[in-house]
Amino acid sequence: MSQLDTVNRILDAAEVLFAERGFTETSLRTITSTAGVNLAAVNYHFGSKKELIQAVFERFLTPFTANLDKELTRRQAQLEQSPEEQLQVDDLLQSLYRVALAGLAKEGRDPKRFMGLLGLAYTQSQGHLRRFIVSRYGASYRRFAGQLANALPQVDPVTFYWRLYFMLGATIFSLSSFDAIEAILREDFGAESSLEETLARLAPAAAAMLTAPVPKES
Amino acid sequence: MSQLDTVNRILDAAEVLFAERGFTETSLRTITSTAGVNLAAVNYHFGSKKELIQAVFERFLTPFTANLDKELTRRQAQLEQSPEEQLQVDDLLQSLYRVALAGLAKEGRDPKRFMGLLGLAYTQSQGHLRRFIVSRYGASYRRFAGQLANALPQVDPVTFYWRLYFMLGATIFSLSSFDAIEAILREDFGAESSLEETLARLAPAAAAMLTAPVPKES
DNA sequence: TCAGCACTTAAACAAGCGTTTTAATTGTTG
DNA sequence: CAACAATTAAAACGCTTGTTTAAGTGCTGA
Repeated sequence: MSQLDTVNRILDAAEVLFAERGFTETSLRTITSTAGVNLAAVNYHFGSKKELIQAVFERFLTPFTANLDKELTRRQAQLEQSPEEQLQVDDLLQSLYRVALAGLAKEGRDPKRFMGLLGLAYTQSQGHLRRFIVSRYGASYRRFAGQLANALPQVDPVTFYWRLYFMLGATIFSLSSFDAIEAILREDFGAESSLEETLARLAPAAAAMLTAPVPKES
Repeated sequence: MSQLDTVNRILDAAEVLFAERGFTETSLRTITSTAGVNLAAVNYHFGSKKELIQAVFERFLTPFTANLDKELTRRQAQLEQSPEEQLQVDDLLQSLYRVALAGLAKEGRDPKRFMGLLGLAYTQSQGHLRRFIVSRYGASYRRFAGQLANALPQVDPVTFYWRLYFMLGATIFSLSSFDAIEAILREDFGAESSLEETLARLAPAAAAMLTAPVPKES
C-alpha cells in the first residue's frame, strides 16, 4: 500500500466519521480501523489529530474556494462590460450554491458532507479550526461578501452583515442536516427532495431575506 | 448545603460550560469543581451525564414552550374574533422571538445561551438528546409550525417546511454565535448590537424569506 | 435517644483516549 | 546485492473519562 493510499484512506474515513459524529466523538482507533490502516499511521502522516482535522477541511475548502474565486472573477469581468445592476443578488447566490457546491460534487466530494463539517466547524469549533480556516480561506470569504454587499447598496452595512450570517446559518444548518430533514419530508409528504432542488429553493429564499426592505428604526 | 442548592449549582455550571465548549469537551470534573460540589453528586442526583444534559435542556425548554404555547393560544382566540389575515407571519415570528425568548430572559435564563445549546443539540446531537426534545416538546413545535403554515396558504407544504428549516437555521446559528458575531461587527463598524436589535433585524428578514414568491418549477 | 434517611465525601475502578516507542518490513538507490 | 530511507506494525505509555463503591455526616421523626 503506497503512502498516497494510506493518507487518502485515512482522510476518507475521517471525513465520513467526523461528519457523522463530530470530532471528539470520533477516536483515532475508529478512523484507522475503518480505513484499514495501523493506528500509528495518523500521527506518522499528519502529526496529530488536530492536523488531521485541518487536512480534512483543507481537502474540501481548497477546491471550493478555487471554484468560488474563479466564478467571482468571471462575474467581475462580465460586470465591467455590461453593468446591469439587476439580479446581482440572485446571481451571486447561484455562484455560491450552483458553481461552488456543484463543483465539489463534480470532483467526487459530497457537498452535504462538506456542509456537515462546516456546521461542526462553527458550533464545536475548537479554536484551532476557526483560526486555520480564517487564515487560509478568509480572503475568498471577504471577496464574496464584498461583492454581495455591493449588490445591496440600499442595505446598511450592519444590517447587511447580520443578514449575511442569517443566510450562512440557513445554508449550513439546513444542508448539514439535509438527510435528516429530507427523510422527515419524505415520510410526511411522500416528496423526495434532491440537493439541487433544495438549493433551487434556498437561493430565492435567501435572496428575499437579503433584499428585504430595511425597516426604519423606531 | 441543601439538595436544591447542589442540583441547581450543577445545572448552572453545566449550562455555561456546555454552551461554551460542547458536551463531550466538558467533563464532569470540570462541572463539579466549577459548581463547588463533589464529583459523585452528578451521578447521585441525575444518574448519568446524559441525564444531566437532558435536565439542562429541560430547564430551558419547559418555560420556553410554556411561553410559546400561552402566546399561541392568545393569538388563536384573538384570530377567531377578528380574522384579519394580514401580518400573521410577522406576528407569529414576533411571538416566537419577543415573547418566548424575552420571556426566558425575564425569568433569569440567558436566551443567547439557550440558542447556543440548541445549536449544539442539532449539530452534535447524540441521538438521545434529539429523541428527548422531540418526545417532550414536539407538540409545541408542531403547533407553531401549523399556525405558521396556515398563515402562508400560497406556499406549498414542501417548500414551506424547507423554509421553516431555513428560518430555524438562520435563527439558531446566528443567535448561538451572537457574541462572536457581535464582536466582529463592533470591531469593523464600531456598532454595538443588542439581542433585541438583532431580533428586530431577524424577524422581518425571516418573514421575507418565508413569504417570498414561490418560483414555478421549470 | 436512636434508628432511618438523604446527602456528601474520598477513593478507586475499568475503559478509552491521543501519542510515543521500538522493531519489522517494505521500497528505492548506488 | 547491499545500504539506506520510508513506511507499517505491535505494544506500551501516561492521562482523562464516566461511573461505582463504601464510609462518613447531618437532619428528622418516633
